[in-house]
Amino acid sequence: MGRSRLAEKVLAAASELDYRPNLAARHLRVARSSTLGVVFSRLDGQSVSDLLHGLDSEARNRGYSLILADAGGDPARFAVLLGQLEKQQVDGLILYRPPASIEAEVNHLRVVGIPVFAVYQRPPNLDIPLVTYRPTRSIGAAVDRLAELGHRSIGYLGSDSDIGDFRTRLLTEATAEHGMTFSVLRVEEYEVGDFTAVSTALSRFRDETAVTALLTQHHNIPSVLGAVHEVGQRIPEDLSLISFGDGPWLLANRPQISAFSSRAAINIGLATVQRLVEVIDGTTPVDHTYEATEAIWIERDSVGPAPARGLLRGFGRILNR
Amino acid sequence: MGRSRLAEKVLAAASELDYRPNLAARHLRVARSSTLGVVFSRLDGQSVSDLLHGLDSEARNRGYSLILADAGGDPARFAVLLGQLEKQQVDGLILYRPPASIEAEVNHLRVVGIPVFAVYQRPPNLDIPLVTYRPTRSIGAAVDRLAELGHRSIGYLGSDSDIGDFRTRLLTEATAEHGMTFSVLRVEEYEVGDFTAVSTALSRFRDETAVTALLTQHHNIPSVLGAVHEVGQRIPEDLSLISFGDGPWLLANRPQISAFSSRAAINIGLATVQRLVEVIDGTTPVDHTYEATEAIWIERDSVGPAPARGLLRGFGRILNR
DNA sequence: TTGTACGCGTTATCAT
DNA sequence: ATGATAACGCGTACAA
Repeated sequence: MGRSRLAEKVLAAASELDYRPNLAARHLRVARSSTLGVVFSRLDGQSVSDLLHGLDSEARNRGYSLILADAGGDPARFAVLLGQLEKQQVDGLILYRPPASIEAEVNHLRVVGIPVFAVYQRPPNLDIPLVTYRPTRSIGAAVDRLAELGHRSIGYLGSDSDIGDFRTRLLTEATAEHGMTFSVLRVEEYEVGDFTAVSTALSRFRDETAVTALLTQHHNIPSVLGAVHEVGQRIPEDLSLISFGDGPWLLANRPQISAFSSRAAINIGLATVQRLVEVIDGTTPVDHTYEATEAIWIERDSVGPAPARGLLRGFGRILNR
Repeated sequence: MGRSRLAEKVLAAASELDYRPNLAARHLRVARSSTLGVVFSRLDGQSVSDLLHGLDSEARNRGYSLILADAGGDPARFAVLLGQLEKQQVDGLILYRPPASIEAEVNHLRVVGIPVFAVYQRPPNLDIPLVTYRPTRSIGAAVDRLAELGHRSIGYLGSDSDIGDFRTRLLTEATAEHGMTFSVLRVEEYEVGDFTAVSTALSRFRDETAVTALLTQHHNIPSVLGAVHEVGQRIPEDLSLISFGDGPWLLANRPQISAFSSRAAINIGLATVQRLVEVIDGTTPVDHTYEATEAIWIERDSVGPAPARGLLRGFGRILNR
């Protein structure tokens, strides 16, 4: 890239006077803020770190920066934050686990012309593009393996925003192929570190069907472990456990916890910013769903042969105290 | 706050035309961006989530928003990010675990007049305000307890940025009172999930002094657990373990891991933004260190009686492979 | 009290 | 190719 003679002089003068372009003036002139808002329903540990890493690095590469907003688990606040970010004239929005209740705000954003993307999950009522990974094969592999180990009934534990997404759909299909029972267990949003909500939820399995293998999001794993320990059961002898999303804690635990790798998280961050920026620049039409990457199924010690009886002993105690 | 008759009409008209103030124009005019940059040396799990939550909520309360930047573990990139954020005209900067190598950039920022705060830790060569918690009493309590349990030699495991801060100082003082040996063990920055760096570091204890209790930052805990498991040792029988910073994973682990509570993290986020904004507004002179809150020492099962011999068996094996 | 005009720093356009 | 000028929308200062 040969610089012209003139350009040389300009650059020299610029560094001489240490000229710094004024971003605010530029933004005013071009009517774009080069800023992406990213809104979290809750900042929860590992998955968030990985995702943010991917988002941030790709955004900076493309000359955008990230404005963070955290609803702290409160759906109402999520809506408020969307309003604030609109005022801040972000060029685009990325929503992490958005609650279904923000439909009105999302529609408003569509009217104003601010592109909105969801990552990982999208409530059924929100008609916005979603970037996520494609765990078809890995979920297939995991279910195959569970079948091979004699599991006949598996469960998925999740809160509102988790349920009804592709995971449950894929699990439904995969288990059907093996003639297995698949149950979805809804757990209320709970305070991080509070095991009782999850204990309560798990106890319900007793009334429904004797689940011998449980899948859940990474951030729920500590609570599940706590709940299982609390009633003196063991993994994988009493229950096989699999995490959506990987992280160092899964390896540190004994037994090590099986996972669908969330190295995906970084790629999802990357892909999200990439798509979003393309939409902002108007170079690409909007798609409804983007699949960033295939997840990897990692078998570890938390998956073992199905126990004779399901997850039933003990949890009643918790409920009755 | 009674609104004047005129104000009423203005507001009515405003909402009628759905007038939206243009932030860029305002920023240009007032020469402030109402934006705080927060730079992470690495986004690592739980501690980051808690901190960001505190930072974000307080920043929004005060009309600021957070621009995120992540160095992903690369000190050189940290410096670059500081440059970028300066160009983005952030009104202030918050640095999480800043590397010592950014001294030049920090000095430059001082010249340009952008206030810079560190949270949690501050390398000795960086003369910037620090907001952190005050673990004096809790560290005292922990060391008292370890002494009571017969521990004579305790260690602190940390990477560059951790060492030389208040933790090591306080530990030095507290252990001295009991006539205990205190060793600081430096571990290179390592990839998350890679246990070998920590294994290697731990093995050095063998040549130095037989440590029976180990303290380290929360994000190092998985690696320590992995390393200890790898050589077939057990906690707390072979080694007592204490985490700086709490989180759900510590409770999920068996044995549960003792910690200095990082509910502090949220408060630290709060206090940081508070102080920083005061400095930006010029209402307060800058202090060198702010103590946001006292940490709480939580004893759990990972702390037990000192074993007869220290941490020596097994780690040699790791080194020689 | 109400109105008017200017300047913030940049980019885009128009005339040279 | 180069130089001059207008406009982005807001806050403020000064005039009426």
